[in-house]
Amino acid sequence: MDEQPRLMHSHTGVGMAGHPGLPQHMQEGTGGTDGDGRKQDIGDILQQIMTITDQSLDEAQARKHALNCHRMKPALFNVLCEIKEKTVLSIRGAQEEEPPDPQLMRLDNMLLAEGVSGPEKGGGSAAAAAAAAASGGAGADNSAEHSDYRAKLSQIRQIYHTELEKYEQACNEFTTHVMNLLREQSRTRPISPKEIERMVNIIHRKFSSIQMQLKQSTCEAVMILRSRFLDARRKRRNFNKQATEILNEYFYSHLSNPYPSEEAKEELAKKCAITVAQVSNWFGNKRIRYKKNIGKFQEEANMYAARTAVNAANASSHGSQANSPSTPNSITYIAITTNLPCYKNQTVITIFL
DNA sequence: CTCGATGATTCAAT
DNA sequence: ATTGAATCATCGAG
Repeated sequence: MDEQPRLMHSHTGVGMAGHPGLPQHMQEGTGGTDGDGRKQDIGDILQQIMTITDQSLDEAQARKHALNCHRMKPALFNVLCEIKEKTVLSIRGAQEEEPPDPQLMRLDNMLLAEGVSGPEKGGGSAAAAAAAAASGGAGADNSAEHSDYRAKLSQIRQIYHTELEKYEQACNEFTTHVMNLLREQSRTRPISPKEIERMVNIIHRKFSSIQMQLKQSTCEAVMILRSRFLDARRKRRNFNKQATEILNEYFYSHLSNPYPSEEAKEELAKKCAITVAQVSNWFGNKRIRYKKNIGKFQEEANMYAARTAVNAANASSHGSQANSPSTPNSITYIAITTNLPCYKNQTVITIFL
């Protein structure tokens, strides 16, 4: 029963002579000086409000207008607002101030890290391509790939931003629309500023959940783009014929121990214009595939064995006879194959002999 | 489009 | 760290 000053929003017309607009039960103690006439007024107004629905439309409209213009109207309206605010406030309250969504934070961080949501750097793909071109030279292929990646990324970025802007705009439009509507309605029903604020919050929350979806799908797109460009399997290129021949030559001439040393790998890498890692891959693949199906590689083995034999023969007796590499004589075969302890399986040797 | 060849990756064993 | 084995993803011929 503690009676605080009730009408915080001290609208004009209410401040005079206590609170003449208040209903009786809220009025006690505040001095009833010349209150009887006012009470009569209030009673009349309330009566009119209660009966307004019984009247015809035109009559009600006219009465409504009259009530709207009544000098007591602002005061009554404020009281209603206050009551409503109090009751509404007690209903909700706990649901405010949700913590920042960790999922949303993750998405934001990733978009920032990928350069999708952050400040545009270097003017996008054009600059990237220019930089790549400028660096030029040896890494031309690599930088071409890179600029392609950058171009696609900036495409995603652009879509993301336009969509985001669209949502933002739609959100603002909708918010102002609703606020106008509420302001309009506030002339005929009590709507507190807090209520408007709450409504705006609801709208923003809805729109931010849409934005979250946008962020999610943008992240997915970036992930796909990344995996496409980072997974080297996707940009596999066969080695050129010469490189393959060099590698095969080494492999078949070291068939007893086809494990090139680090130095040998470097040498081969240099000759083939590939990396040492690629040489290692190649030998790894070759060993396992050869072992798996020696029969299949027999022809190849013969060819390279013959070739190295011919080369060796040529080296020893410098071209005294014009021997064709494609048809070496059988003596050379035997010489080579007996030099090859080979793998576990000795099929190659038996065939040759 | 199919299918074998091939370079790269992954993972367990050493 | 290196290797073997399985697997993936693409190439390229038919």
